[in-house]
Amino acid sequence: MGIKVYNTLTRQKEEFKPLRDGEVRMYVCGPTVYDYTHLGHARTYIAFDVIRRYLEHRGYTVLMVMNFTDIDDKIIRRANETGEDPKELAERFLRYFLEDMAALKVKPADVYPRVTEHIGDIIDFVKKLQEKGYAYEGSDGVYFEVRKFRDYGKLSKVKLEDLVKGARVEPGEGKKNPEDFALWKKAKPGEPKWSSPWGEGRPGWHIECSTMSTKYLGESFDIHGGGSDLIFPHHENEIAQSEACTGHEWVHYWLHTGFLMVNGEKMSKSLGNFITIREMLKRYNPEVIRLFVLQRHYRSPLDYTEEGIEHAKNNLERLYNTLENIRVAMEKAEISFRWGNEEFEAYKAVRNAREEFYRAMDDDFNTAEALKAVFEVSNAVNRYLTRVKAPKESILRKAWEFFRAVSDVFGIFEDYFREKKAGEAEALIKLLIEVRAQLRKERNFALADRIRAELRQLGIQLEDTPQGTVWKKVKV
RNA sequence: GCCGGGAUAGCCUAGAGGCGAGGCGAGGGACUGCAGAUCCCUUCCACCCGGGUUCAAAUCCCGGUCCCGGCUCCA
Repeated sequence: MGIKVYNTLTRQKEEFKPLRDGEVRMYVCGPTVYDYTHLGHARTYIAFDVIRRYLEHRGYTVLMVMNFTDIDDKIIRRANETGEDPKELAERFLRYFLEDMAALKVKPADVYPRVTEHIGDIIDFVKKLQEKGYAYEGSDGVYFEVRKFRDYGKLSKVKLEDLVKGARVEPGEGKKNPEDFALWKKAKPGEPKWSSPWGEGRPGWHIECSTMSTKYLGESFDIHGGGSDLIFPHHENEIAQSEACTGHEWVHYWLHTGFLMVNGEKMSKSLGNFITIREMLKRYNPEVIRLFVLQRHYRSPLDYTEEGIEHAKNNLERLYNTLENIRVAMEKAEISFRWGNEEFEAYKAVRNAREEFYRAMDDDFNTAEALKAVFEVSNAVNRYLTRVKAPKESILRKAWEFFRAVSDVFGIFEDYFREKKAGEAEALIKLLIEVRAQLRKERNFALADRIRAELRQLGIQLEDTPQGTVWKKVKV
């Protein structure tokens, strides 16, 4: 059984088969860099990060491209408001975006093409469309003639007639038909501009993605993703441009993420109800945010609530506790010479849950379902540890390796697995634990508690167990 | 109007014809000098309503109700 993905184009789950064996080429629409990145962006980019990580985990080489729209009406407008140069403004927010993504442990794309560095490629693309008769020059720009592209509407299922009737499309001065969209906008006074066969101007919004994805991924590739709000018109227009240009299928699988909602409304810049990633990161560990996102399937809308975040935080804490329990137990675990019932039971539980995890992820990246399996392993191993005086190394290792896989795919616990226990500090902590043990024996609890409290301040938590005192780093 | 997604125990989320779903929260217990962690038990076996199909429906079909999103810049 392979991976199945839900394809917006066909509105069903399909067997995932990349065009080239072993390689997945994917493109995810990046942001227009004119403001801070908010939680809605985080939702989408974390979702695609996990999809990408999972494909890599399953052995595919993934080539991932994400664009930056760094010139656009909104950037210009914003720059006029702040008095900043549009280029500098875009530059600034682009950098913030990269910082935010890094903080959220989203793996960087392989290429981040920017519009302003691909103007020549875009012009060539528009020229080609013009030569093929799909584009025409109007008074204020070059337009794509939508009704010439027969498959228009195949992704979003909008019909041309409805579009025109609904009058949702603006009839521009230079347009032949109201549904046509701009490929190239001729410059108005004071706007940033580049020279072209149609005079000075700048690219329209949709053309950049067609141009840059094709440049880096080829005329056909596997996955194109983005938020659901991009399905129409952005992605529909991209298809029109790209397929009109090449005459064959462009993208095989279209993946779209559900919105982040806040009080029943979409979180967006235009509604002004957004929470920036920076604000969130001041209050929560990035892994809490990741887990919050992963608790829900990527296609479903996700409600932002304080309780939801707290929930994620508790869950994450629990998983870290389990990891610590395993790690501590492994230090004195025994090699197995024989298994008892407890071992068979624990082994089976871990094995089943592991299967469950992969089954869930194979099924259109169902992270919410996969998370159940993670808790099942957590429960199984904790139960095993309480039932057995001398845990077997082989059992603990199975659980440990499972959590490493989870870490790899979900992008959590990564630092935990990377960090060695604190070197020379470890010896000092052990010394303090011994001193405290002596104090406790003498029933000097005041001083014993003070040692515990002070270590806690330093991020070291002591826990007294029947097997003695153990220490862990405070994680969440 | 057109397209799409929903309604699952106190809460959050999966599932998709038949095995008491996972987590959170709450209460109780074990272990503890206390704290923490963990385990065990309980939270009266949950699926919007009305029909139908079926030996069997939360799941399929028909008809409702309510909620939400897109159709305009948006991740």
